[in-house]
Amino acid sequence: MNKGKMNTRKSKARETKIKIYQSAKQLFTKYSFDTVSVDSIVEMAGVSKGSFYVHFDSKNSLIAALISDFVGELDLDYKSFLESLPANTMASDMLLYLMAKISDIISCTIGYEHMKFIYEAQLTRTINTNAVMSYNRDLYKIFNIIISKGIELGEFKTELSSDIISKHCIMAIRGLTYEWCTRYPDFDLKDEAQKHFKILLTGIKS
Amino acid sequence: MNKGKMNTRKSKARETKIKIYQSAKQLFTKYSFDTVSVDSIVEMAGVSKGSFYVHFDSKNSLIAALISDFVGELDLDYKSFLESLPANTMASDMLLYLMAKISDIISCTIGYEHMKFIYEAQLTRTINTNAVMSYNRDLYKIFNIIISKGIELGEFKTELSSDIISKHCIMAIRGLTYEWCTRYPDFDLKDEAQKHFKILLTGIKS
DNA sequence: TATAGTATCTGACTGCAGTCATCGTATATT
DNA sequence: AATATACGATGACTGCAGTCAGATACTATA
Repeated sequence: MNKGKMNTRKSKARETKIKIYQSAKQLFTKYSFDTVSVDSIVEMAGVSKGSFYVHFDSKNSLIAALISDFVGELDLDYKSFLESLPANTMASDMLLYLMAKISDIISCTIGYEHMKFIYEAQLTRTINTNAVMSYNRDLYKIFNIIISKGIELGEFKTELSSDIISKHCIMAIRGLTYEWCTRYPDFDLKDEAQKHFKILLTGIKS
Repeated sequence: MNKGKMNTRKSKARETKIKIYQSAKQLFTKYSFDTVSVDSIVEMAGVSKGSFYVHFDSKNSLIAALISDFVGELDLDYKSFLESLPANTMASDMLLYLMAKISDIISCTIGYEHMKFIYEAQLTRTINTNAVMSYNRDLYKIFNIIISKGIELGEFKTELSSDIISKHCIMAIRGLTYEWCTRYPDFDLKDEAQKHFKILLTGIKS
């Protein structure tokens, strides 16, 4: 039974994990993901390489944790963003404003290298990007709310459910973001996203 | 001046390159990209590891060459495909048929693993995917032709140029394909592509 | 308190991509 | 034909991610 305290041991383990995490954070702030080796991280943290793999599944897993926390630190209060808009704002305009905000966050706050890493990571599936995905799920919910309202008020057609439309919108964001990552810096995410969503929106308006 | 013949040497070098290429092709047919090592390729080819890097920039570069050739082998005669359609087919229907064909080629002929590799490769930029991109450029031209016709005949609105619309269509394909790669096998590319393009098309119809 | 159990830590080790100094020889130059 | 050049081949070597058998010491149980 391990319902006991395990205090000394657990807190030491926690310390070790934090030491690794913080060292990695410092190094990644200064150098790119590729140039920082696990060896350099554990050296800086003053622990063994084995310890690293006790606390993290892989180097990528640690990076994913860093990015997740970084994204989590952004207080993306979408609801308050939407509430800040006039109540009579049309749903299609709301989507365009939201898209503009998302574009800004992706290109300015999250940044090119992190975004590229997340997109790569999702293809290789070697790591768990759930936290970032739950961030996307929030986005998904927000889309759903706006689109539902748009359908209710007769602004959007009723053929497709708000669920399905949201899915298509998020898929479009992925296409835009992917394109941005591959064409960076010769691709204005915000501008292209606005253009693209205007076409999409025309497609779902009644 | 090296305008001379260089026969013996050049043909031997060519032979070496082909030996490496063919060995790799055989191994990749049987095993995944990750599990086949450069060492195993050169062992099978009966050459040294150094030779590998005389003829190919990297393992990924060789894979890219294989994929390019593979894609090139497909005689994607889009023009004949389009010509096989009744002359009075509407542009929007043409786009849907074309999209169906592209979906089939991606999911059946090219396949999940290759497609994922190409998408990854474009993000990491360590290799030259131009050949595959020129394949996309063909696609782009075809889209342009159909959309121009649609605009000319008054089926599509004239606000946006066929050029820009083509770009958005191809970006949508990227989003769909990316989604397919990350959700495989729980995502029906053909089906989702049809749905998505129906929305997009409504957005550009006059 | 003595003993068993186990969470954490360790670092030498493996496997793999990619490098480089060096070699041999076909080709170019004299 | 003699010499110089450079192309192509070589394999030991480097650097890095990830592994594993064994050591250490904290905690639970008798």
